[in-house]
This record gives sequence, C-alpha cells and structure tokens, in this order.
Amino acid sequence: MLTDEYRYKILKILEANPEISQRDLARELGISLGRVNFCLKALIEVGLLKATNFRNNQNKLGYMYFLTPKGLEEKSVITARFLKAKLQEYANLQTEIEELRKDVNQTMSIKYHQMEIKQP
Amino acid sequence: MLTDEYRYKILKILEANPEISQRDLARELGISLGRVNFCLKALIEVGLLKATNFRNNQNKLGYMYFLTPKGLEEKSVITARFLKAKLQEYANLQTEIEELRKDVNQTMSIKYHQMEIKQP
DNA sequence: AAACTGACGTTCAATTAATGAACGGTTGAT
DNA sequence: ATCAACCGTTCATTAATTGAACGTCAGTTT
Repeated sequence: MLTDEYRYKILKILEANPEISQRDLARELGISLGRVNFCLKALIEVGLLKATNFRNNQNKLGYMYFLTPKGLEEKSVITARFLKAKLQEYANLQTEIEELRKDVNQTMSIKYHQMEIKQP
Repeated sequence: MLTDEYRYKILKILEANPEISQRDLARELGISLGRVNFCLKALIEVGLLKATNFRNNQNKLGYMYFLTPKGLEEKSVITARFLKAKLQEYANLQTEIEELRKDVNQTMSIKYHQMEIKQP
C-alpha cells in the first residue's frame, strides 16, 4: 500500500539523494525491500518519479530516481496534505491523552482511598 | 492481534457497560466483529475478563463481561503504559510536524520566489 | 403450535498488507 | 576466470483483519 506518509517521505529523500538504493531506502524508512520496490513502482506509474539507469563513482549500479516536474509540483501538495493530517492527529492525541490522564488519576485516587481505609 | 490500545479501550468500555454486545463493541471501537471476538477471548484467556451467561430486561441474550480482580488491577497498569506510549507519540509528532512545517514553508518560499522572477 | 423475526456469539474462507529469501545481472577486485 | 558485493525484481509465505454465514435462543405473529 502506498500512503501519503510514504509518498511524502520517499519524494523527500529522493529529492535530496536520488541515487540511494532500494535497500538503503528501506532501511531509512523502516520498511521492507519489497515494499519500497512496490512504492517506487507506484510513484513511477503515476508519473511523479522517473528512474534512469545509472552507475556512480564506485561499485554501485542501479537506478537514479528523480522527481518529474509533476513530482515536484505534487510533492508540495502531498506534504501539505500530510501535515494537515498530522495536525489533526496531534489534536486527537491531545484529547486522548487528557482522557487517559483522567483514567490514571481516577485509578490512583481509588487506590489511595483504599490505602487510607486500610490504615489502622 | 491484541494491542494495549484495545486492552485499554475494551476494559474501559466493559467496566462501564458489561452487558454490551460484541457487535456494539465492534461498532464503538471501529473494528470488525471477528476481531472483537478474538480480543475478548484473549482477555478471558489471560484472566482479565470473565463472561457469564446473562439475559437482560428485553430481547437480549448473551454474555455479561466483567473485569476480574486481576483485570481491575491490570487495567491501571495497562492504562499507565498506554498513556506513556501516547505521550511519546505526542512528542514524536511534535517534531515531525515541525519538520513538515519547514518543508511546506520551503516549498512556499521557492514558489514565491519563482513568482517574483516571473514578474515583468 | 408452528412459523417468523431479530439479536446473540462463533467460525472461517477470503482478502489485504507486508515480509524477506532467492534469483539473475553487473561491476570491480583477486 | 573466479569471486564478492550490490543492484532491482519476484513471489511464496506469514500476519492481520474482515464480514457473511451459521446455529441458538427468546419473543412475536400467524
């Protein structure tokens, strides 16, 4: 599956470093090689990325992945959308944490009360 | 899979409302019926929950799920652990959002600069 | 009383998502 | 020529989840 998270992260990494290998990309993203391969293909498929054969200074061969004009354009859209989602997530987390704090305090207070009762 | 998230949520909901059906629980948690069934069995398996046959005021039959003493005890541990994880998640999200903001601003600034250049 | 309705928990075949070992190809060193 | 080190690609396998289908029970309707 190709989510905005990986759209954003992959485009960002490749813009800064187009000659990274799929394995290193997988390591950096914390996902499997197969999944990286799948995501790259998908990004190429929709025209955000282009792969060109390339052999660099040392024992590396393989592709260089660079953003197409459409990719550059779309990246800002994706980034903004991803940020928006993260801000929402942040707000949700805030209320969720408040709720959790209440739960913890409530339990604590019960325990404390039980302790008081047990005092001689 | 039974994660802390559902351990916490299920124990919380059932403590407040032990006679909820698996379907309603699924709806409330936003997961499937099969998964709720799986989670409940797992919680019963480890002794945090107990199911007793029960028929209530109207056309409902089925189980009443209530927390065992161990379940009550463990719930506070799980809640605290879950809160801690959420706080970490919150902190991570904060830096992630900062990073995203930078990216957005950077792109904006490039676009703005391009606009200026294009001015006659 | 027999048939129907609706809600219950249980099951499991099917779907979806993700993994990583294995493969063939290419490069540069031994 | 052989070897070792990477490369991208593939795909059988595992993991996780879904929800339609099933049998059961209690109340309602025919």
